[in-house]
Amino acid sequence: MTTENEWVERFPGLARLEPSAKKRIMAQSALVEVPQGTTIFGPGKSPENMLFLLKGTVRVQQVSDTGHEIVLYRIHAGESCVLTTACLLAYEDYSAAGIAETPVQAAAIPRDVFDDLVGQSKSFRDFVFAAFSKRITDLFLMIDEVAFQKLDVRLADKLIALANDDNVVATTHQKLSVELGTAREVISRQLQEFQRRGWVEQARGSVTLTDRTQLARLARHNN
Amino acid sequence: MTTENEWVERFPGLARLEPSAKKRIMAQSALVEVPQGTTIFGPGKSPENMLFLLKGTVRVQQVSDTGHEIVLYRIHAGESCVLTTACLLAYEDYSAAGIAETPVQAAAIPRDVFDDLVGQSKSFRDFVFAAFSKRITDLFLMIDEVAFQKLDVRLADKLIALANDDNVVATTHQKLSVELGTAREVISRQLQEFQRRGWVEQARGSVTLTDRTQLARLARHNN
DNA sequence: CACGGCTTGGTGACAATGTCACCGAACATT
DNA sequence: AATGTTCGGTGACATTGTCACCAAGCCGTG
Repeated sequence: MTTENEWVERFPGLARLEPSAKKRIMAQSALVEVPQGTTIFGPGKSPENMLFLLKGTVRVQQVSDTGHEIVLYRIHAGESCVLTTACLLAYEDYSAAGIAETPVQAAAIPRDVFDDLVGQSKSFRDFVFAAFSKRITDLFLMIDEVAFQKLDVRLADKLIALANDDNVVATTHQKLSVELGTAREVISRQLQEFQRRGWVEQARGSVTLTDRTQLARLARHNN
Repeated sequence: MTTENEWVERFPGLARLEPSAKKRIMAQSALVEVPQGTTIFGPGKSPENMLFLLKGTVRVQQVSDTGHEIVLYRIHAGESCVLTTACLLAYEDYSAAGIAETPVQAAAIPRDVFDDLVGQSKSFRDFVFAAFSKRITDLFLMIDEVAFQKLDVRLADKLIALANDDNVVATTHQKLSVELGTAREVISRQLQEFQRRGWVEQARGSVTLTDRTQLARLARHNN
């Protein structure tokens, strides 16, 4: 049935692929559904297949040997786990893990098919290199933020990024602290300050942005 | 003259390349010498060629929009600038720069030759992906350190990494602070503490490690 | 050599963030 | 209702970052 296999057409980075490559991908990939919360890859769990996300998001985070955690990035629909997978295959002793943050629908292609495609299709190559490049520049940016950005700015930024359409962020202080790689107490204090300024309201397990404009202004660190 | 062109044979990641790919590389690459201090790539300076380092090191660092600087990594002989180059080509507005830290000797291959090689040679592909993977896992590690590691540990680590065979680190406090993405004053204080403990001695523009063992013990954060 | 400018490093006060120990309120389960 | 767990609050303190300033060494020039 073509309806199920046409995912390549709807995949932003791959729609422009050569017909032969498309045919190859569709023939050799399998659609998989992954329940929310599943660890897709991680220490001692290197997957055989490389995933192309059709729906949902995968959170990639890391546990330091000091016991601290930090969220590195997310993989969204239209992106692929390829690079992360490849990295963790190459350097086994790594403590980064990919977790399905929502129910995930993905196309899985085997490692050797992936390699063939890279060899045969210029478009596929471009897609893969673009993904690598984006990842690396994003990591540069993240290092910059972790090292130099004030916490209030980073928190404001993250709140805006995580808020849904109703301006609600449904998460705990603990989880926010992992997003930023800081301590729960620090988040609590900062949110209190935001609340004092009338920018947010708090409830157990959720933060409501009441003045998104001010938060955005801080996040852009104008002021 | 073969002597000049045989660099591929001595290049760790490429020595096992298919003969045809080797021939291609040698035919289409040019040896270049870059004087120390040259900015090889950076904001507003994307190079046409991709470099394979034969001698010397390239330091990749970043200037934050807050004016802070941090060293991201170094590219040593036997490695290639490919990925960094690729990244900065793709996302132009980036503030990372590659600087020849020593006089550098490198082989330059044009972008399209690089792309062809990736397509045609499995070995070359493996080399490129391995480089990407290493870089990304290293960046993960760096994020972890910047976010969670104490400064004394990081400084001890860096001192050991930068010391020459005579246990001398020829650099200023200012430069050390850029290595770690911190402030000069912080480095000064920490070095004073190391000196008080008898682990280092200081002179203007240089630090001598007098007890490498203790420094290493701290760096491995046993204690 | 004397002068002045630049680089390097030192210092103290203070702000921001991280760490630790502990507490109480809200929630879930039974 | 009793209990255990999760979530968030609090104060004391340690570490790191920021700022303003100073002093000593270095390097040119006249």
